[in-house]
Amino acid sequence: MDNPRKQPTMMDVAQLAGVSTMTVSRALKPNTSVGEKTRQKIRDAAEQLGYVLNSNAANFASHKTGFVAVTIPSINNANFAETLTGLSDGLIDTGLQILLGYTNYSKDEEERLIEQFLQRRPEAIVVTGGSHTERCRRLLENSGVPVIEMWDQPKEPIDESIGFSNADAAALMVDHFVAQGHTRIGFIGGDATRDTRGLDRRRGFVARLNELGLESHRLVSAGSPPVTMREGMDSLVKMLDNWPDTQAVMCVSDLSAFGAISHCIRHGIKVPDDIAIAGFGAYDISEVSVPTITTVDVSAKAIGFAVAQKVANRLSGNDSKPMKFDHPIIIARESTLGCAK
Amino acid sequence: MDNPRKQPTMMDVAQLAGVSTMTVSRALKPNTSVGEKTRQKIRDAAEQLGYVLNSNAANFASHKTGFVAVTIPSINNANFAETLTGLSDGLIDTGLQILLGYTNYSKDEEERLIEQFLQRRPEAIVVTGGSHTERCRRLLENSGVPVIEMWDQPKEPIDESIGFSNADAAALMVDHFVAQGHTRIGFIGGDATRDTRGLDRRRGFVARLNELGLESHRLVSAGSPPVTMREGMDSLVKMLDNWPDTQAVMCVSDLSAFGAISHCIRHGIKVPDDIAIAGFGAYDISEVSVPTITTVDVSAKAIGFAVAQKVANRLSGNDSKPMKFDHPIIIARESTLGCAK
DNA sequence: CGTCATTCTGTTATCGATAACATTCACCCA
DNA sequence: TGGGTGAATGTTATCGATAACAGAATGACG
Repeated sequence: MDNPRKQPTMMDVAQLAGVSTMTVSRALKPNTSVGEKTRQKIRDAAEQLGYVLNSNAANFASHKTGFVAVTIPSINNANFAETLTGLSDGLIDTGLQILLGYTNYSKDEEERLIEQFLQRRPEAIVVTGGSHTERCRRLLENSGVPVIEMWDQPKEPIDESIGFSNADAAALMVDHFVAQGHTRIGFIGGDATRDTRGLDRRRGFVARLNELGLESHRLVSAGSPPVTMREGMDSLVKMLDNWPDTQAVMCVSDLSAFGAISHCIRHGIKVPDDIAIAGFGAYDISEVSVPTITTVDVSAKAIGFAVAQKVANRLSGNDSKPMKFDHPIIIARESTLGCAK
Repeated sequence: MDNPRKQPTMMDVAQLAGVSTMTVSRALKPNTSVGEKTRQKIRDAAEQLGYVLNSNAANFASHKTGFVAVTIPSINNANFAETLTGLSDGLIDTGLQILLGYTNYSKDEEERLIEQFLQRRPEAIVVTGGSHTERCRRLLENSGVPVIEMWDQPKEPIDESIGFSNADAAALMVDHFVAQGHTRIGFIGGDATRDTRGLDRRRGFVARLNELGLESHRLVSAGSPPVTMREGMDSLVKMLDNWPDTQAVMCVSDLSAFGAISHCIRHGIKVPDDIAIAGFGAYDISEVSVPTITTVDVSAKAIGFAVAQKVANRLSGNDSKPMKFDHPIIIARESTLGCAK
């Protein structure tokens, strides 16, 4: 009789339950004034018909989509994955749904994604980093919804930012090396123009060395982001080829640090006795490998969680309490401390 | 005059350009018959007003959402992240948008996510694994859209599946160990009821040992998924405590294998001379660490890409060509081959 | 028993686009 | 020159829910 493939609508439920669609609409939401008997009757009718709310229609009618658009450089990066997990966990009982896109470290791709996402009318937008194409920035500014830039501290945020200074974090590591007595210190990675966070780290590294009156030319490129373990390996070879007397090396991430250390182990170079090596990001690997790896903990998951709270607060109107999360800290481990067995 | 915060609609564009909304609608899509002059006029008007298409309204009117719902156990797992990358890449010029949810290895959470996603009226649904709650299975069956179960080969797929047999893959590794002359072989992980793929691997492992007439009791639990490097470490300790004469160990993933190997290195146990250790999943780490780690390559990214193609084909109607991708293969490396320096 | 406050339910208009069909227009060829 | 053809554009109805307001039912209380 009826088209069997057609899904039931609220009207069908209303008819079966003998009420109006408006009552059905209310009955299926919490915190609405519907008689308990009526509500149960409607629930039963919905169950019987296999009714599933059509969010699209609901969004359209109410002008609320429940979407939060999120862009990250890469899914396949433990740091961003952790942030995303924190974000996701923080949003879980807000009913908000993440629209995820990854930019592959490209600003053009970011622009494309944002443009696409805006059509879905998200209620908030979260982007990674504070550097965007001009057009992308304009789109975000005109979006009319909260925009959060995370993993960075842009000088002129579009709206709000939740992150840390990558440059300052790198400077911390320089200080750590210097405290260990090193003066000839190199940096691996962070050269690609696409990886703005890597660039910031490198910039902070160089700046701090200069401040301390140390030479800052030991910089090795590691290819385009994301920098892999293997590239870390290759980069260390270049570092030692060019500057064999290098005492310490900071890598743009723990992954490249692990690659660099693996090269050393394989070729009988002792870490940290012959050369100290540190990473960035506090990946799992850095606390398990032999030697364990000195790194910078940036609280990736906490960033995501803070962003989620911020978004929730902004949308609910009570955006009073300022978001707080820990600043990056050095986790000193065997790879720079000279107690490796 | 007009509410300044209100975004322009197609009607506004139509009025400015002096055409009907229908013409605007067509002009903003490719492959539609609109005069070139008109199209340009409309483009200009849209640009001038800062018009952004309202996908919600469009979806609602056309009954097409462009959503593909995807659930994975964890974002923070390189294998699934790769699959997601492949999936995402494969969908990039289909205009389809992924709705991502992670189940945290819980079937109940999966059910909750699916229920939520169905309200968005996705055009296809992709889930990880072939094991679901009864209700979840029913929801998927009644969804009326293509359902793809990936990373597994369920005996009775809901609709279609794209994956491999985790049990068979584990059996391959047993054969590899046996070929190396080992007979006392253990397995770490895969015991948690939530990790169905881990369970399958363990099951396949035990089955193959039994087939070969070897003992199959060396099984160590590694806690709930995801199994971390540290848990791999702890599990190896238990393994050697219980069965000190174990010659070879298969771990449920490369991460736990790396943890186990790290424990060995730290305590002077030679890998593979004293004990051979293998992982699963062909993570980056397995080809960089010292020793490099024997593993099973399951083509995680290719799975995602194949799923994307399958989805695209199903939706476009020409679902002729069967999807193919490589079966899991053993990548034999130093950790089991006895050539580690 | 009547009045008022409160809770519950219904009515009507509407969100912004697209589908389906109708129409106009330009151009070609017999 | 008339009819045919196909491209370009317009008209009308509609998707499925919710907002806003209106009305009915219920119960408390003097």
